[in-house]
Amino acid sequence: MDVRVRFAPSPTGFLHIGSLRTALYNFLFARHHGGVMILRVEDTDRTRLVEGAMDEQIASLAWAGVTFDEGPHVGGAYGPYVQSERFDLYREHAQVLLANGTAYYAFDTAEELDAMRTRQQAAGIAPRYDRSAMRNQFTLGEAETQRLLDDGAPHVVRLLVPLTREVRFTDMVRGDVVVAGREIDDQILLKSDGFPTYHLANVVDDHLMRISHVIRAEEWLPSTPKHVLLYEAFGWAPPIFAHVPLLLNPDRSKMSKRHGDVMVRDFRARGYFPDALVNFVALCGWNPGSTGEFFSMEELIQHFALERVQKAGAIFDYKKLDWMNAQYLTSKDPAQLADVLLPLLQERGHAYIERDYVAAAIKLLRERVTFLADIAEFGDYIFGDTLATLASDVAQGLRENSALRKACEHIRAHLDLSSAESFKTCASEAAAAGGLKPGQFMKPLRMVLTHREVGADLYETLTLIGTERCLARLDAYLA
RNA sequence: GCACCGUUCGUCUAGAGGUUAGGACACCGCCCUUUCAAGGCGGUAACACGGGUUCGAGUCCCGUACGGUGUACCA
Repeated sequence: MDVRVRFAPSPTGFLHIGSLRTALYNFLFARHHGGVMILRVEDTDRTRLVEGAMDEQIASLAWAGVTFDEGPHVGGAYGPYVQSERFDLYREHAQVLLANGTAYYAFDTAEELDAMRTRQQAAGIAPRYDRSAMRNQFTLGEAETQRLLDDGAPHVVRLLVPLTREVRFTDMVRGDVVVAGREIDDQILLKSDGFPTYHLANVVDDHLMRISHVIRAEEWLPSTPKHVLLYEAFGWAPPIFAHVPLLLNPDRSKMSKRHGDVMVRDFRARGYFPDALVNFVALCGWNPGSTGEFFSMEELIQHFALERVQKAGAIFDYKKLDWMNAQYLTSKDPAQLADVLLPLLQERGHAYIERDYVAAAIKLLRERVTFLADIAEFGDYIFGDTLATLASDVAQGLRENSALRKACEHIRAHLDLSSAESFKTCASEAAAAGGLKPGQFMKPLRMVLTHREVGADLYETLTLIGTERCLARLDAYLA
């Protein structure tokens, strides 16, 4: 079978991290099987459109490495790939169902439907369209229906759900699913504005675009029986379904803001590497069956299988994501990281930002931070000579520490960075000159030279900064 | 309420009838060490519950509980 999958977002906002994962699974599945990845824009709700949303989503996807073979931005043989441009198609297909008796006209107003639902809830029954009591083709009769249609009365087209049978389908993640027909609502297919609902457009397009596998989030599972019915009504073979589990908040509800960032652009802005994010998110709900934790996109493609997708939702663990990002940070090429960090250092007005120098600094500091950009702040004493401002009591303590001053005077005169050994020796001698043990001297010395309590190995740090700048800082302290 | 789906350490998960229930994050301890990390080593910690089936059940079946999703002229 030719594998053709699609990611079908609505352009109503930024790309959600959960959507990224759904898109990613589609992408991995397509690539694994040498299939085709399609982007289809589901913009049938005219009231929720957001300007620029689709471009943002495509950009976020591209940033993460998820690309498409067909779509509005790349073309393809099954277009157009924007549903609002396929308007006539849905009308025609609705007509087919109307003609073969699997759909019908209904004329109820929003108020009437509200009243119906209120009544049903009061009576303790499930809110569903009451075909025999509302204003539709069946209750009104053929002549009246035709008259209303001719008059241009507002109407919708509904799916005629068979009440007495079961609808069943096999889901690649969940197995066999069976739902009784009487539990399924007579879904609106065509809205009164002439636009299709998701259900109609989705089924028509999936068929016309020859989609082989529908891989989407679990929230769609309850409406899948309607879709199966629709395929039957058209006389089409349904695609294979795979409903992937949701990404969850710590309280196990569907992942949302309130608990943290959820938009891909947020993660990007915070400094996560796209490959780290993809690696992490791929492993939220899927695993390759081995104990490895790190997978490049190529490796994910190689190992991905729907059969190994989890059934239960996964709580999004920001801490583990941070860990993963830090792991990627320590494994990437310092020179390339330098290219990324450089503009940031420039923005901060730093003076010592020669590429090799920055790369060396990254190598020195990256094991101590989560994000590349952290290094700009964490290592400011390397990139510039303006040291962080110390709290006044700390500064005073340093200044008035006579033992430290003596030790610093000594090391000012004898600083030797020619080797780790020589530095150790001169530091020990300096400590002794101030009446300090070496261990008591190193930390204050670091404070004097970097204005920070923590950092990389002091000898390596000072070597990078260079003797000259170190001496200048000692002078500044001693002045 | 009803329908559907789900339930292994706090979290992500391995496990396809016989395992000392494994790994990763987090947490704790030790080592390393001039700090903080990183790294190494070790530790705490789980099969929701109840019935079956079976010589044997985390694994199969049923029920219960709990949770999630859906229940729109939104997707």
